[in-house]
Amino acid sequence: MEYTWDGGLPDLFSDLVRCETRLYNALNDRLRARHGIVTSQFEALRYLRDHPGARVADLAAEFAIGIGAASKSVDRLERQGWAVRHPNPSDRRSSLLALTDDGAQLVVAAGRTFTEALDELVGGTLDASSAAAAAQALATLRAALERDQTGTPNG
Amino acid sequence: MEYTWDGGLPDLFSDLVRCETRLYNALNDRLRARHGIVTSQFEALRYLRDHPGARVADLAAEFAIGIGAASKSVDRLERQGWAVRHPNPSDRRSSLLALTDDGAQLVVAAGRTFTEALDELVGGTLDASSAAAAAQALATLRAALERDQTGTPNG
DNA sequence: GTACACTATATGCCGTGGAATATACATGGG
DNA sequence: CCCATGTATATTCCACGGCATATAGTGTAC
Repeated sequence: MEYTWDGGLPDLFSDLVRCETRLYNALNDRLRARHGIVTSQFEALRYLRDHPGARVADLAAEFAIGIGAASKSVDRLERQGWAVRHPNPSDRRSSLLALTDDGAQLVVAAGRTFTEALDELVGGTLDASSAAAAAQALATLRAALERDQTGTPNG
Repeated sequence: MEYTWDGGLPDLFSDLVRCETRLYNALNDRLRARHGIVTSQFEALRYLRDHPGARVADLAAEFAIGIGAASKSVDRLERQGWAVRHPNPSDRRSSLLALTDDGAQLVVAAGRTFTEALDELVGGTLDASSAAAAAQALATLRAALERDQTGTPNG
C-alpha cells in the first residue's frame, strides 16, 4: 500500500519537529559525555572550521539564530579556548573568527562521535532510498527557506 | 540525475535541523501576531484537544521535553485561561488536563493560521511526491525513536 | 497499619535564545 | 572635515527548558 497523504503538511511538520528534538537530545547526550560540548556547539565549531574568517553575522545567518545569540555563542567558545576573534583589518566593528588548535582537534574528535551516533540512531531505521528521498526533499526545502530568508530572526 | 548520497547522514541532519528552525520561527511569527501564542503552545493545545484527560507526563512524553518543562507549560496555559487541571479521582498526585472553552476556540482559530502558513511556506516548494516521500521517512524515523525512547529527557 | 520504596508533579537554579537597546565604527553628502 | 545615517556587534532584560531537588501520594511487604 502506498503512503497516503493523510494529514498533509501538519503531520509532516509534527514528525519533522519530533525527529529533530529527539535526535538533537540524543546527540547532546553523547557529545556532552565524551567531549563536554552540545550539538549546537559542535555545529558552530564545524562551521568555523569550514569557513575560516567568518564573522558573527555569518554564524547567525547559517543557523537562523539572532545576532545576539551568535555573539554569546562565540563568547562561550572563546572562553573555552576553542575559538578566537581576530580583529578585522578592513572593518573594526567586526571580528574574523577562527578555531584555535584545541578547537580544531575537538572538531575532529567530536565529528567522529557525531557521525557514529547519527549512524547508530538513524542508519538502522531508514533504508538508503528512503533516506535519500528525505534528504533530497529537505535539501530542497532548506534552499527555498534560505533563499526567501524565511524564519530569519530579527535580533 | 539521481540524488547522490553525498554527505550521508550528517548532511541530512543539518538540513533537517535548519528546516525545523526556520519553519518554527516563521510559524511563531504568524501565530504570535494573530493569536498571541507560539508554535509550542499551539501544539500543546492541539494535543490536549485530541487527548482530553491527558496528564502532564503525557505532554512531556509526546514532545520529548522534561516533566518540569511540561508542568510549567501547563502553568502558562492555565494562567491564560486556555486549559485547566482537574483533580484526578484515581490518583491525587496527578491532574487530568483539559481545554477551556476559550482554549478550544483558540485551537480552531490558530489551527487555521497554522495550516495556511505551513501550506504557504512548504506547499509551493515541495511537489506532492517529494513531500510524501519525506513524510513517510520521517514518520518511520519518529516511530523508531519513540519506540526506543531515544532522546527522552531525564527531568 | 506502618515503614519503605516508588511515582507524579511542582519548584528552584542555571544556561541559552529572542528582542530591544547601546556602542562603536563606516560611509556618503555637503 | 563634519554630520547624518546605516551597519556590526555587544549587552540587557525576559521567557523558556534541563536538571536536581522537594513534596505529596501510592502500593506493597510484613
